[in-house]
Amino acid sequence: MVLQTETEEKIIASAERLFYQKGKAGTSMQDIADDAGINRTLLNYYFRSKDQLFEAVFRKAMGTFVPNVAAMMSSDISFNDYLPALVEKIIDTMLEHPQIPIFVLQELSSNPERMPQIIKEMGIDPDKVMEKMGKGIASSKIDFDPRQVILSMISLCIFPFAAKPVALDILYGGDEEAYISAMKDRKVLIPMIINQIVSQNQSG
Amino acid sequence: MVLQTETEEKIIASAERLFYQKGKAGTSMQDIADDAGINRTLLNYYFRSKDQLFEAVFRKAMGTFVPNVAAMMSSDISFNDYLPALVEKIIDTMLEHPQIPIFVLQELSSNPERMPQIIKEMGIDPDKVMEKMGKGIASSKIDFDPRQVILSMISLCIFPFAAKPVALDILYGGDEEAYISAMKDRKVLIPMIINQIVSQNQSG
DNA sequence: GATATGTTTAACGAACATGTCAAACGACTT
DNA sequence: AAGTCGTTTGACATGTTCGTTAAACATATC
Repeated sequence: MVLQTETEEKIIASAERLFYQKGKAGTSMQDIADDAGINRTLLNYYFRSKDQLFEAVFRKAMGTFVPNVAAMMSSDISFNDYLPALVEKIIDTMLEHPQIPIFVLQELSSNPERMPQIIKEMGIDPDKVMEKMGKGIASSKIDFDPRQVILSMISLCIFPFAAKPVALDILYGGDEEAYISAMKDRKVLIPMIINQIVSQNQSG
Repeated sequence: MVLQTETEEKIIASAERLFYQKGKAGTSMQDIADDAGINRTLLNYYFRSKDQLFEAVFRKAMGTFVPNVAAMMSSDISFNDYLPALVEKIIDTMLEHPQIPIFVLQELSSNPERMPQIIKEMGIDPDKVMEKMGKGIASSKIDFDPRQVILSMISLCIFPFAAKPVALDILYGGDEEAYISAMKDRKVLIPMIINQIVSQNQSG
């Protein structure tokens, strides 16, 4: 896995592009081969089957998210202090791979039974996540269920990318630059919003 | 379109379920026919082609969203006052059709070029949306780009449903009831958050 | 009871998709 | 020059999918 042949890289690159855009069933092995400019049989040579090729792409996509969450988990910094850095990291990831959210969510929506194993493999311990969140947020003397705060933060970070075509057209008149710029603005906007929630009962 | 034969209804119902879950390419006409308990040829008899059947389902899915937005637009109530009702409406819609967001976003992500025409057909005038939003929010003496507020509200309402499998497993340990209950809680939570943003500069 | 209309069915044909295999190729070793 | 190894290719077998067509069926009308 560490050392990849040039052909293998081309395959992965093309498979990503096409799977991201058209989905697993919507993409044929021939499509990928054509996009990569190689013979279709090579896909089977390097990845055995379409399922395994898809799996490789899916895992790589998941892998772009996990480091962010993992970093948050392993950090000893309180949630509040860590928040801005986390948001920035997530949004930067999204700016680089805007198509990943839908791709991953679509796959998980089709096969929700995969979740438990994925959680396990990714080394995420739900209990620890909750513990961490509970501690970080409890220190802010807040009523809100920490899960709602987490969910809201993630929603604010990711959804605008998942809904890019809609947002771009309706809110930004198709001006891609304006859209991107707005997404970057959210790096500071979202922590403000979340802080506002968390500190609500303090100032009130 | 007003009057539908029983068979036609069965087809649409099955097509919705399967398209929502497995996507267009991932669902075969045979799958739909089997699910509906009818002969496959009937799908062609009533909808001519897979494309047209999918189109019918997609439009119906889009149609569940638009009334919410349209209502907001046509209403003369200010954005702030209308907010709670709108959020409740959106979340109720999501609770009823939790799979629609991914379905629609996946399709629009695959074919973003559809957006302009969809906007047109749905009778949404981006300029008027902005005007309305600008007015409603401007009255709150706020610095934020109204588009950021809109986008944030929608994100908070919809994303938790798009990410249901993930949220359900990681945050709610697979307890569906707890998840649903949390979603309902957001009906009051989200307006609080948005109000907090909008009124931030007033109280500050 | 024959006929017409709309619905349902089985069978067919063409196109496409996936995986395998044996042969060709290229580079490097002996 | 022969041989070996990994890579690449074309051809094949199998299965699936989609749309059409012609026939069967039902039901209502004359």
